[in-house]
Amino acid sequence: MRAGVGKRVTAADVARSLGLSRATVGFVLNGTTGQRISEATRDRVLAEAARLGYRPHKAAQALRRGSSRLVLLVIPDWPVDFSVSKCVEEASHTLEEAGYSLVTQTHHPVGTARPLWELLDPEVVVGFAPFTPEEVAAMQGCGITKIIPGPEPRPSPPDPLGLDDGPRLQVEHLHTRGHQRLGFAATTDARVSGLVASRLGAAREAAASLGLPPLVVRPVDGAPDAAGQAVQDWLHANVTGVVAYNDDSAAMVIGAALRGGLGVPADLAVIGHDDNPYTALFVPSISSIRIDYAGLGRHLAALALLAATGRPLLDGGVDAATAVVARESTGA
Amino acid sequence: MRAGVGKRVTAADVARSLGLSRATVGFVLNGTTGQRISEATRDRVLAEAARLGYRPHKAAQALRRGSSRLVLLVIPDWPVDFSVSKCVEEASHTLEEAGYSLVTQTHHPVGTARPLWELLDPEVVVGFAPFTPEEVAAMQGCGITKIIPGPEPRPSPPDPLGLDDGPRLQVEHLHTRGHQRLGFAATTDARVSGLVASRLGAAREAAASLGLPPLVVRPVDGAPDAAGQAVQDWLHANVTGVVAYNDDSAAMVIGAALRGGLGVPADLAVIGHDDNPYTALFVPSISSIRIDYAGLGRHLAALALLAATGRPLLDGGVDAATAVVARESTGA
DNA sequence: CCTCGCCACTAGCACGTGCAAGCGGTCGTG
DNA sequence: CACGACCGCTTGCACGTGCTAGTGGCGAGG
Repeated sequence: MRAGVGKRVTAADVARSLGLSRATVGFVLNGTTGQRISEATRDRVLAEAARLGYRPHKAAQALRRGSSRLVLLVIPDWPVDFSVSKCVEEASHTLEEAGYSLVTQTHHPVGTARPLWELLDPEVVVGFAPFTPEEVAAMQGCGITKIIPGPEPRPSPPDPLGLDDGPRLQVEHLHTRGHQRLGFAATTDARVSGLVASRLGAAREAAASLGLPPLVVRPVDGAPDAAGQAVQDWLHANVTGVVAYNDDSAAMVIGAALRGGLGVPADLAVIGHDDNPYTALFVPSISSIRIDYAGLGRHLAALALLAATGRPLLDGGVDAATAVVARESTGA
Repeated sequence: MRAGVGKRVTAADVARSLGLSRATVGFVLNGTTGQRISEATRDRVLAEAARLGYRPHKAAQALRRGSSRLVLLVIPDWPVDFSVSKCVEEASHTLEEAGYSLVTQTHHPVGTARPLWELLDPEVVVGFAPFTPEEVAAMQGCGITKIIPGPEPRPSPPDPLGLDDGPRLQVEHLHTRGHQRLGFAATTDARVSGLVASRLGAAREAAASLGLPPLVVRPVDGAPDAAGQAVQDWLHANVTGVVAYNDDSAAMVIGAALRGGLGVPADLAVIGHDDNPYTALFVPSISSIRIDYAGLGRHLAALALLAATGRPLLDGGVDAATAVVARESTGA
């Protein structure tokens, strides 16, 4: 027996329907500690609330308690949403268990739309990539103090998201397949320059620790036939295996190699990163790095909750399931 | 001179600081009609509000006026976010000019996270794809009545988003290139079955109106080597051109053809849909359909505003810029 | 001089919720 | 039987805003 359409069921409705006070209903529904409510009353309240289809009015809750219990996740304008969505789903679920909710916003640096943090006033803003000083200032101007990653140049725990494992696995995979001289296919896309640098750094470290010669780094986009030039350079440097920044870069390398009459992986082995779904569709299919996005989501949620409540949450960690997906482009 | 961090500046603060009543401040800041406020007072209020850094408390506004001025855009779990983001940006901008804000949610049918419409109570929920009856019921249970597309089987204006143009252009493109017997590459993904049916229907209409024989429809995923089988079937049916549901389907067809020793486009021409960025990376590169996502965004925003306010908004339309992007897979 | 209307503004309610404080009844204890 | 402890519940305030009804002052008209 739901109330008429358009009329919201309030806690007062539940109370009135039971002949109780609104406070009692509130105590039951919030499980307020320090209040004594008999089991019988509790059950009656819960049953009646369910029967009437009561839903707390979030705006009123936010107003009263002064906090929206909202976490805003700002996703950069990367073309990797296929994986991010899994991450978001998991983070959302984790936050929900703690009474928080996740709202995502894909952020356009050039965008004109007003950022969501101005109107949702979330308790925490989490970004996949660090925010610019201007953005941080804008958030602080809205009263938002909990920002992840923090404004410091380098996050306190280096690589808190455990994303440095991928490049290491790329290098080790090619090394295991017998490749000694490796190239790195970079993108010139300014939006992800930080991420490129991070992955390149990790790849360099991995190569060094395996005793391999320095990586031959080449951009594969930006200029016309940049990928073709990169492939030429790698051939001259006797490079036989290429670590690509991501799957798009890998695809560009493979495309240039094929168009140049080379065999992949026979003449040049290539491994991408992110395990974008289309990697399996290519000819040859593209080896890549699968990331534990679910774990990453849980990790982000834990970070956000820590910031919001001050209480740490047990966090399963993220980097356990980062793994190589071997396909044809490296000889699978 | 901003108030101390953590303390919100309210309209009452502005009023107190000027020795005015809170109502006066409210009238000025809302531009309430039917109230007489002297120019001098108005200026003083605006200046003081700016000086103190006043930001209206959205939760309080939503509580008081009973409407969140929020539009929730539910994006299905499609891997097309590259284009959706442009659409969202544009819709967001259009809505903003009308005082509304856009929040997006990528929706997972199997997801366990509670949908955002339960906690943001948006005025309008807009979906790229029609909602299931269960979803519609869930929304109505939360008091949300304005849902786009509506629950009726077929939206009142057929194809309100103007998305039927793409398949027509695909068919016409192949026809122009001399192909008579066409195939249609479908996906078995249940999440997009409605969209597949819609695109297939449009393609069939286009083929019929050109006097072409019926489309040979085959799924290209779901079963192992479904794409390979589809290619075989098309060959036997003398099909030389394939209209793919989207770029992924196109890639699967091309992959299967290449692995079967066929030439693309020499033996089989293929055109995708959505102009996914990776279509340019394939070998051969994949012809596709570019959609005017910016226009689509404006159109969606206009629909949402119409539902929210009842007043129609002038709408530039969407289908003008849907266009073929000719690449190698159809002989460019 | 009184009244009426207008101007510019104020008092105050309502939205739905969370929670501190209080209050009547019952039970155990001296 | 008196008294305090405690249980179970209610009264009532506060959050910040939008807006209706009203209010005092003042000039104009009769």
